[in-house]
Amino acid sequence: MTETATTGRALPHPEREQIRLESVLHALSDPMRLRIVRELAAKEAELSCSQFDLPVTKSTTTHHFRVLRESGVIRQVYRGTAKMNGLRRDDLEGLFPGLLDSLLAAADRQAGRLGDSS
Amino acid sequence: MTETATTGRALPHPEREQIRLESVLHALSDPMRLRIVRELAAKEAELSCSQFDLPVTKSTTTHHFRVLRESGVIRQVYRGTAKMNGLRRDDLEGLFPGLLDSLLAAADRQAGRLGDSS
DNA sequence: ATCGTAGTTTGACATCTCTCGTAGTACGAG
DNA sequence: CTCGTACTACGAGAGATGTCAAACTACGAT
Repeated sequence: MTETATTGRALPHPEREQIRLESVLHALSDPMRLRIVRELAAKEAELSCSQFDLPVTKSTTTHHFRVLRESGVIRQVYRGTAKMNGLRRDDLEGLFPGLLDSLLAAADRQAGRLGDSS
Repeated sequence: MTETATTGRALPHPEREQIRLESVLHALSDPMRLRIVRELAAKEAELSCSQFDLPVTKSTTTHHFRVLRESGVIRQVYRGTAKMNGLRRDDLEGLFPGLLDSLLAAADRQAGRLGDSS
């Protein structure tokens, strides 16, 4: 087939109402995860885990993506052998209007201030 | 005297430029600390540590206030035997415009949604 | 000088977190 | 069916975190 279908069993995600602010903040308080989220927001598209070039091993990468998923920040779905990741913009906006944008803006600002790469 | 002067040696605070978003988010990702910050924001004034009625011991309280101070979220100053705490609104606003308000609004919203006390 | 209040310090403990390496599973391509 | 790729699972280790209790310090009031 030319169309890549969604395969594999579904991954556990918290419902919108179950997302807790503390968990979201905790998820974003790790530099690696904040970086992932910023990249995801910048590309404005679903990305597979392997498209991120993180300075950690694959198992650590898996760990970080799971934390992001379980906290409700991203949604993950298998597509073939790849696992696609997307920001849960709508859910977060519904729960905490303006928060995600403020956070991303803050991260951008800090990256600029510190001459951070990306 | 009737005026209560600032006493004791100064406590170490990060400069505005040294405040890191990750540290702020980490500081706020703890329920007890988020609660402290919300109370501080609500009262819109400096409060002594003892005015908070937290369900933890005094040493734990000390610990949480220190995390908040060292991350740059609050400013602490001794006044007599009391230690006054104030949100670093200006510094945070200068670094990350709109972020603190978004966070506080998000916390309020969640508290309302969950029928949280306070 | 004494006392009480406010907060700190230290040490301990259970738990969590980030990281890794190795071995394993799931899927598409051939 | 076999192979390679993408990701997971399972330990394991070093370090951070939240919590407490007990002993301590600093200050104001009397």
